[in-house]
Amino acid sequence: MIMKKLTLKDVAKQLGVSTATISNAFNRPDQLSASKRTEILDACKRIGYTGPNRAAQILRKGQSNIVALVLADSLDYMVTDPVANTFIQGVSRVLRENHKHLLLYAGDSESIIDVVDFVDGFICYGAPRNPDLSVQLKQQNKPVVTVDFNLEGSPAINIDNEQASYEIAKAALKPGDKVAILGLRLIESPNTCRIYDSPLLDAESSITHRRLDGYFQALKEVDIKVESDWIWNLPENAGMYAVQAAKEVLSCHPRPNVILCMSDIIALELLQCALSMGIDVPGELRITGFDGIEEAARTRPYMATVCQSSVEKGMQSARLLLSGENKSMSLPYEVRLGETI
Amino acid sequence: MIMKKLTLKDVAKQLGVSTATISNAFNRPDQLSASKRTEILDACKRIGYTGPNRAAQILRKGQSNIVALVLADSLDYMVTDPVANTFIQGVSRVLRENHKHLLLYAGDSESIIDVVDFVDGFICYGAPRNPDLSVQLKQQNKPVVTVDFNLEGSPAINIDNEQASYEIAKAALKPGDKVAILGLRLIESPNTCRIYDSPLLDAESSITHRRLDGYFQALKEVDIKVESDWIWNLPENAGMYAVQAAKEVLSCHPRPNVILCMSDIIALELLQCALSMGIDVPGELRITGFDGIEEAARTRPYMATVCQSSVEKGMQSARLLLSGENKSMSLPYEVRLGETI
DNA sequence: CTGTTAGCGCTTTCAG
DNA sequence: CTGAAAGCGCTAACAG
Repeated sequence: MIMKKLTLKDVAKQLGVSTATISNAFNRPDQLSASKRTEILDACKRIGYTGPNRAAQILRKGQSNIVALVLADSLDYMVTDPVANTFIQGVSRVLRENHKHLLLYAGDSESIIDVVDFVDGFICYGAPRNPDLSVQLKQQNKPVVTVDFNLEGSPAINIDNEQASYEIAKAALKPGDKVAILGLRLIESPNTCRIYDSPLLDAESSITHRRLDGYFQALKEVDIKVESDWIWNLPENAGMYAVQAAKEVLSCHPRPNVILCMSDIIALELLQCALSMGIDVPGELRITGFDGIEEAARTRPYMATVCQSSVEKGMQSARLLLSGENKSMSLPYEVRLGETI
Repeated sequence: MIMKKLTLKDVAKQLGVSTATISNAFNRPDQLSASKRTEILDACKRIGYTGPNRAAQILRKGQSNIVALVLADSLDYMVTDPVANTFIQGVSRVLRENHKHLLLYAGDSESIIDVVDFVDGFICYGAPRNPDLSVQLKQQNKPVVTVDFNLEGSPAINIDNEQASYEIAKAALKPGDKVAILGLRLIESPNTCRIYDSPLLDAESSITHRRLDGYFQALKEVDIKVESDWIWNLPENAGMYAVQAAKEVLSCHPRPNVILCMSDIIALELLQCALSMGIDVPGELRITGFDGIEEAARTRPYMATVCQSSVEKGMQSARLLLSGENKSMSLPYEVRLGETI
């Protein structure tokens, strides 16, 4: 039996009360007697009215209980990235507790106008690939929380990428090492390649440039130079690019004996590649990662890396958004020495 | 400069035309001259009107361009599961092409009434942990596509789990083997445990019971019996439970020399555990997985498993939903023998 | 504590 | 091709 969906008005008529009373029964318990309320709610359940239409509520109240999570790039890349999906996990946990829903939004979308009118706010994870989004986000007035980058006027959540990178590099390096760096989104390029003297992408605000700064600081202290033809750029944190870079760097003559990787995904592919070439790690080659994803603890030898809690980041950013406060915060990290250095 | 958001009415007044004309300029190009249209659109851009309010459009048109992806369990579990997130990747790719947005919905939510009024349809990935959702999904009239399970009246996408499991087990087994099974969601239990004679959960519709059927068929053909105290149940496809089960099964005396795992996550943790105990794989212990996640190809030895394309599944299910057709389909899989059997 | 009413911002017939 | 007007279904102020 298919029947037309009941409206609040229909129900009010059927029960012989006003529409306001029905509405109040669902939304504002304090506006009517408890007995009347349960009476109405029971009657609604009986006749099959599940409550006010959400689309109408969204328009009327200007609130949808939907939070948009703007990811740095297309969902295609982001959703399978263990760092990103652990972050999403954290966000979803807090949203759930607060009866909010999660809309995933790609950072390479054309604009946010598709959703800005109805979502309750934005969590922005990494600088969106399409820079227009940052501008639009600044111009609209729904609350925004940014993570791993900054947007004027909005609270941000970060870790100290520079200091963390400095520490892991410092732990890995010895005087006289031959060092290469496998970096991420350092220059504008759709391909895996060495950076040479390409113009740097977003050099002040991007976290990967902070990591680079940290590496350089450590390198300087042990008096090692890394030329720009020994710094690779990966366009995305994906296995495919990592394999390409790993093969390139491992086939250099002379070969580096330390490789600093800006993510665990990169480091893991490099490790896998090195082992299958019969290279001894860490004897002939030391490797460091970044992020502390789970798989990095499952390899043998297990990875030296910087562990940051993406779950915690996700939870904090969701809490921050829901609280409405404008307080940026820096989260802790932990350097894990592992067996690869 | 913060200003009140413009409405279509405001704009109509400012430009000295009727509201319908503005609306048509944005939504129905055929309803007015091309020149008038561009004139209006330009004017809108100039005065900062980005188009009709989406919340109002949703109410009025009954269409939001949002698709809800109902996952089997809480997002907490699902989003970091490589099988699930590869599926999400496929879905998102197709939605993107069609300018639809993705709302993630937990399968352990109380109900779908929070969103049913405004989403355009549901993709349901695995039987929702809360069985009420299945009922509600059946009762409402937005389009639904199910994946890895069936819902009366809605098209479904599956692979032949029983046949696939039969094949991988058949490849792994030799007469006289001592076999254990690490299963998934076979019984109702929040813990890792042996199933003994607990009542089976959802035995007709669940894919993991189909996998069990496939294993048993293969076992029967080589005349091997597996008692219910050598069948483990994991409540979720998560590393934590897998480690528990791996330790339990590997500390049995006598120890099984073949372990059939219902997912790669389980198989990988088992492998890792076995290797760290000094057990030779596949010499002393053969292992099979299921799913064909990427990490299963990166281990040494690399995993024998059933590869199914979750991306493809995701893409097909999104296409199916958007097409509105009611055609169920079965997708192919591939048995990869690997080095663990 | 209950009922009436004016919109939220838009789309879409229907006359002109 | 354009404009006037009736809602989509609901909420919240206000009067009773």
